[in-house]
Amino acid sequence: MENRKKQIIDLAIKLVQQKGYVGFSYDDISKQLGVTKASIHYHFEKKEDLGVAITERIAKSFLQNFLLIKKDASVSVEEKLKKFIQVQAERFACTEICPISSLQTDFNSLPDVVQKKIEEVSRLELSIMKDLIAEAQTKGILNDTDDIHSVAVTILSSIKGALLYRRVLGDDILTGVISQINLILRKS
Amino acid sequence: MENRKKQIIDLAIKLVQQKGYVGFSYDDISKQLGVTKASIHYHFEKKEDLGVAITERIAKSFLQNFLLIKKDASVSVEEKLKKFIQVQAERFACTEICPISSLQTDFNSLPDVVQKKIEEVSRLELSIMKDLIAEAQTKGILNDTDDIHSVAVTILSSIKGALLYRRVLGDDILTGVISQINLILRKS
DNA sequence: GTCTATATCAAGATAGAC
DNA sequence: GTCTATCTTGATATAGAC
Repeated sequence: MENRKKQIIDLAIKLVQQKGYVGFSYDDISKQLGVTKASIHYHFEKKEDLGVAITERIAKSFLQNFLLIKKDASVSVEEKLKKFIQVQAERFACTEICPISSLQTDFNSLPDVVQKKIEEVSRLELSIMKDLIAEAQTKGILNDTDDIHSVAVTILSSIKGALLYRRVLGDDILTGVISQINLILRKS
Repeated sequence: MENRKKQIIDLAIKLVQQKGYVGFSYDDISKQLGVTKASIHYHFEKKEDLGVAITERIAKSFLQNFLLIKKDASVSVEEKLKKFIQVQAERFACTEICPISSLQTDFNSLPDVVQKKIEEVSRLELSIMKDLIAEAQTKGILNDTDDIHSVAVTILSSIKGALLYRRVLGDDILTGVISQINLILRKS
């Protein structure tokens, strides 16, 4: 069944967030799903294939998330931006980091195809953040001195970095970053 | 010779930056140093021991770096802060990330002793950043609405996150973050 | 589609010679 | 302090039965 395939991918993403691409194994997956390693290999012959599936799912759910917020006409553009940032920051459990960050860290150990996928997803993430900021920018939410690229990369980078620190030092880090981001967006 | 020991630690840190703690092996080290694996095991019986040595060296060089800047009476506190941030961001090659970030990502796979060390180093890093900002704060470099903790964690997180993106997308990311940090610090 | 069994390989680690 | 040799374990991967 194709449901098992989905189940494997979902679990694999969790494992990437917890242990990294290099750190997780087919054994981890098979044990948690109560099947054998060979069974996982049936669905994804090589780890590389699973790696590609992982990145594709990440991109897909990221994009869905964005479109959902983007199309919602009931909230202002400022609210959309803040909501998107909130969701990005809070969709993970306290000891989980962003799967994209995890794969960026393991970048040099990834198979070529997965490297290319990660590059794509990273670009996608950045362009989506820029799109939201550009829309809010027309409403004068930013300083004239701020430029869209700098603000976008800083918001993304600081959230991702904060998730790394949070894993080790606890929740204070992320809340500090969120409140600072809100300051950046508030003054105009 | 104790020089070999130092050589191993230095190389191990580079490898952590490039491939992560889980991803690098005694084989990598031995090959690059032109000795056997057994020889590396003589200096660091277990990988765990090397892990501890790595984190201790990271903390030491970080602290030295800080004290060097801190004690320098020839520059203003604002300049000290900016210089420290600059150094943090630019001490690595373009495809290398911060070794602390790398170890934070692999946190769940680290031996207990190394986990504790990483926690220490992370705290140290944060407290040093706060110290510098607090000193600059007295000079009115920050808004009243900014608080030291938020600014400190945002600066650190955004630099670390930017290094992850830079590895994949190139230098634009880091320069964008640096210029945005300077904006945060400039308005008062 | 899932299983058992097994091949292959790399990694961490140890024993003992030089 | 470095070597050769070897052990153990865990991981990716494949073959073939059910």
